[in-house]
Amino acid sequence: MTKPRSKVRRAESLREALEGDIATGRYPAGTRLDEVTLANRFEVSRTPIREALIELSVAGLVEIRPRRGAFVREIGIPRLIEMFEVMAELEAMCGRLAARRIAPRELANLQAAHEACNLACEDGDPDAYFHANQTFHEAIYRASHNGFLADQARSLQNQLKVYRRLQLRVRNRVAMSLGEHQQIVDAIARGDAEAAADHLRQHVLIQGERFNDFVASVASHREETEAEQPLRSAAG
Amino acid sequence: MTKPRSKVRRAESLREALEGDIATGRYPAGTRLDEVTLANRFEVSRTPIREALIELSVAGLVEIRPRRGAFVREIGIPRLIEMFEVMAELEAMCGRLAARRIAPRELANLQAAHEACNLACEDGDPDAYFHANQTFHEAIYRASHNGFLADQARSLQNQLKVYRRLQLRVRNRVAMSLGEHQQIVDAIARGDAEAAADHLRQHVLIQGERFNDFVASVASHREETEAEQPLRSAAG
DNA sequence: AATCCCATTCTTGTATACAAAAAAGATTGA
DNA sequence: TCAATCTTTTTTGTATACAAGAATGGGATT
Repeated sequence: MTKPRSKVRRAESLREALEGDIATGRYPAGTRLDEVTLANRFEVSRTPIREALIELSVAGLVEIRPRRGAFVREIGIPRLIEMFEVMAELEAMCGRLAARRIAPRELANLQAAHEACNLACEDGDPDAYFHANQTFHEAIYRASHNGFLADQARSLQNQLKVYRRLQLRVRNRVAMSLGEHQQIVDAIARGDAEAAADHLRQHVLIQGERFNDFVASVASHREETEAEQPLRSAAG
Repeated sequence: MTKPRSKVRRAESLREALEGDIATGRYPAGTRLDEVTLANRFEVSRTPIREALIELSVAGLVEIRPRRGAFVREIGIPRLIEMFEVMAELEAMCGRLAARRIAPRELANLQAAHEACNLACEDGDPDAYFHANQTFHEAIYRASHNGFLADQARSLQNQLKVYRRLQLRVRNRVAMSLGEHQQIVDAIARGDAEAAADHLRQHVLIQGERFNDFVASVASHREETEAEQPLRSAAG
């Protein structure tokens, strides 16, 4: 058995597995998620698969078209920009609250996470940086001392994961990101709420813009061959 | 036939129905939502009921405890405060964007919605005001021209619906609310993004505080008889 | 009388069966 | 050869059946 750990609620682990498969690009945007195929793959019946797909659809990762099936959500560029806009504001809010409320131990965690980012950057490993970066932001979410806000931020970050990851491939982005992190840490450390909010907002908005550049370059290169299918090839 | 309209996807209409029942207090916080009971009530099998409950759990209205069942989420005061904190920021963001982006027709809609609130206030009908108020805020969501943000705001408003409604019972709250609306409309009309954001933020935060007052008075009155069960009696 | 343990019952979680809608394919006509 | 319609097949949505965990109640023991 591959997964003997989970006694109950198979749909939960299925959801996580599918979430991962979508994030890693195993199922690119637009892919049809066939219930029986998935059921065979995970060796369960259609029932828990359906439940997992429903969860993913409410979470926004999947779109269920009635009587048509479930598809990995194709997020068009306009909506993606909207999502980055919201993400920037949520992160800014986390930063503002964190600057006011962070505990010494949490600040130590944040600085440690920042250090980890530094190391990953020096190693030149974008994947390692991606994970360290997630930990860094998670530390800020926690330090906001607003559990609901943290949940919202995590959920949205999860939806944007694929695109944030792509964006790290952009030239010089990792080094830039690191510098922004430094400013964020400093602002939070000295309790400057508005500076923390501003730096975080910019940090995320820049990601959105850089991503936009990236997509634009891919799109213009692609226009010669394909019709305009938002992001299909970008995510694959 | 009670509901012949919906051809497909019974789970969707079930979710909406349950959402309504939770919002109106038919199922107060903490209530156990028994699958077979619901199945009998809606004259369907357990399958679509389960799917609806799963949707509600992801949306945050219901908590599913594995092998124990689904319960109407008991939102404790601390989390409720957190939620109002986030709601305030989302609405502020809607206002900021709306002030920059609103179209003449949308502004007319907003002013019309404000007028409707005025009328409901003069009639002294809190329920009518509640609905007019929702339309007012919806107009701002739309005017933000950020569909994703609007979705998030609606979703959170839906979760807070019960408590916002309660809060309108507080003395003088409706008249106060109306005055705040006027300031919001003015700020948006003259394109003052920061003023719109600030007024909306305050508008929501005050709701949270007033609600807090309300709960506090109920709670202190209750402490004499019951143990501290967050909000059970407040929602019933 | 109170407590602990076992059996029964109830409820959830999963599998399977069935119905209806949509997609695919074939056949017929122009 | 192409198009349109009818038929077949596939796939979703729902109902039902079954298994296992949790709750409940009764009986035995102290």
